[in-house]
Amino acid sequence: MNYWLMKTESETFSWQDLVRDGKACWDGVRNYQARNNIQQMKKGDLVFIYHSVSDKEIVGIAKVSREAYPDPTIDDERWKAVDVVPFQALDNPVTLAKIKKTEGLENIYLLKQSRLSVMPLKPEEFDIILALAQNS
DNA sequence: GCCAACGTTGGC
DNA sequence: GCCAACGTTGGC
Repeated sequence: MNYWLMKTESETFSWQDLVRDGKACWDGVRNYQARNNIQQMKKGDLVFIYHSVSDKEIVGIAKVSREAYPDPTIDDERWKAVDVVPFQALDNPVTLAKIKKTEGLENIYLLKQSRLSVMPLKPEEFDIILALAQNS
């Protein structure tokens, strides 16, 4: 089991949209590093969904339901998409400010490489964020 | 192969 | 709205 974090602007596509639709094709990724991460996703992997720019918080957990396949929005084999389904909403969204202040999260890509849109999380990082979502 | 110019992302 | 960081493009 691997853990991931994916970013989206809620004005474009939000966690609420994912819940409403019951499923989403995560397409449109045009960055090689993000693409490489997408290709390593396995069915059943859990993915934090982060709303960038306006909300700046992690709002839910999705689950990979279909592994990488050619991005249907472009006629170019280089780019891949995955399908995800909603898994669990967070009781308390975990804000970027909170993440920055939390011990054990100082090295996550969200802080280190703020423009990467699909990133891996270590299991311990996933656990820390999950605990924040349940306690704070 | 280098690097300047440009476009985009995303935090502030 | 601004701007730093970063990725991509294209001329040389």
